[in-house]
Amino acid sequence: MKLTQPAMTEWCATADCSLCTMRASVLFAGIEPALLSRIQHAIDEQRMLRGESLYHMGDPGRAIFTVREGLVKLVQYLPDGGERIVRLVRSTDVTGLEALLGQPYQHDAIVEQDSVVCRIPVDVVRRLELESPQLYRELMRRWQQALSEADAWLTELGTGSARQRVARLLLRLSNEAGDGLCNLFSRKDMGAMLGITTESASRMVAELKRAGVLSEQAGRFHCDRAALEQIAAE
Amino acid sequence: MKLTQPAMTEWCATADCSLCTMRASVLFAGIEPALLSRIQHAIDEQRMLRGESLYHMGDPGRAIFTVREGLVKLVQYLPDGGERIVRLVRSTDVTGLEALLGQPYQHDAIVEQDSVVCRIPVDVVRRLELESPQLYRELMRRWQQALSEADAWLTELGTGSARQRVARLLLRLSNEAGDGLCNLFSRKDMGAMLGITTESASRMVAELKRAGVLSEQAGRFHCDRAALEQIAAE
DNA sequence: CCCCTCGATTGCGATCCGTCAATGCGTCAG
DNA sequence: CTGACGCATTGACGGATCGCAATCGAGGGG
Repeated sequence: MKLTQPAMTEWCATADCSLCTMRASVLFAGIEPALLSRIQHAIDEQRMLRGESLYHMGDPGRAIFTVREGLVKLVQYLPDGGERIVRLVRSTDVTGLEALLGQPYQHDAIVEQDSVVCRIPVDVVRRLELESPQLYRELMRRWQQALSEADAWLTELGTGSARQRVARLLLRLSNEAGDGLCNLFSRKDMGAMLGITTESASRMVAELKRAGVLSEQAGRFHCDRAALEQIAAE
Repeated sequence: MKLTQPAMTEWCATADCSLCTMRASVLFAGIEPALLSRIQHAIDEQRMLRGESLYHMGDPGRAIFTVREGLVKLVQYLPDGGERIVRLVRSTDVTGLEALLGQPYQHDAIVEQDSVVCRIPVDVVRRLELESPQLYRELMRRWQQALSEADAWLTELGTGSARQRVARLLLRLSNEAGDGLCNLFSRKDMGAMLGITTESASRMVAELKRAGVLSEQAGRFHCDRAALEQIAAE
């Protein structure tokens, strides 16, 4: 029997944030190591597999999450059951910030590629806030980053033909690595990100492959970014 | 000759925030009146007319803005010249928050309905921050509200048929007033909000009018919200 | 008072996209 | 090994949307 709902993740306290290898780029950047070591046992680090979820829409928000490795998708649902991926959360990103305002989570946060995630209880953030105004700045930065991303999705991925949208998505996904490589996504997820059907996403990807703009290598896409930009700009 | 670019607004310092009639619901809610009166001359209140802009995309961010009355649209542009409205800013909302992080503005902020707007220089916010952590909370709340709005636009207004999108937009716009009234929007703006063409927006609106679901009264839309919800849910 | 411009509306044809369905492939459990 | 299942791909078809153009009406300027 296969689990349709992956097993509940057990969070175990093992993280020492003052030793975190990502401290420079992470939420707690700029915070005194002395402060951090005081809360080390409250923060859990967890390896999570594709399909598991960090939290569910509507759940009371008791923690925020930092992604150390991997990729997490934020999903919202339409009344008719359709789903829409509204954002991707990747290394050094934070999600679930609404918990800090006492609000329930606004999305399902589902692991898209196997990940390592830190879970930071809301009260820990509150305690740190009191002693470190620097943390406010970091939080605001994360919020703004998420907002900027959301706006870009609206303009870039929510406008134009299906072919343009797929091209723009691939450009975004292959952006970080300069070599035009990006991890694989299912056609269903691509459709949910772009507001088109799975079939349309499949057709466009297959078409780009036939045109030589896109290829699959060792479980990754390889993109001809110049050609994609041509298509994206119409 | 008609001005295509509305005249530059002159900001003049006239606001006394400690006497502000909206203090309870505004960014400075919860801040000591004594603190507020110290910065009253740094904050300007300005009446602005449709078509004027608060700021432009790419400009260095030196102030944030609170809308007291009216409505402002945030616009982003595609490489091909197309434009997309990514958010609406209305009474008690704040926009231009990216300025607090030293970033340039990410949108054109254009007055959609005649407005009264307060301009708050970034350094004023910085000074207040130091003495009032309560302000951080308010700022985070605004950021989260913008983010939540952006996500809702992605899922509700970026998915489904043109008819569904128009119905959902009208439901959102007529939401605040329980009487189903909402201010008019041009078809061009509706299209830019929904990611459809002006003509499609026009066709859907005209169609809804003919169906008796929508009517224009004294420069406003009157919506049959029940019927719209029926259409929105498919 | 007339002309001009802008926005809304509508028609029409071409194209795109969604829907339904069939097929093939790979994985996993038994 | 075999069957079940999920996912990608492809085809066919019809309806939806786009792009272009023409018309109409309101409002401002000359």
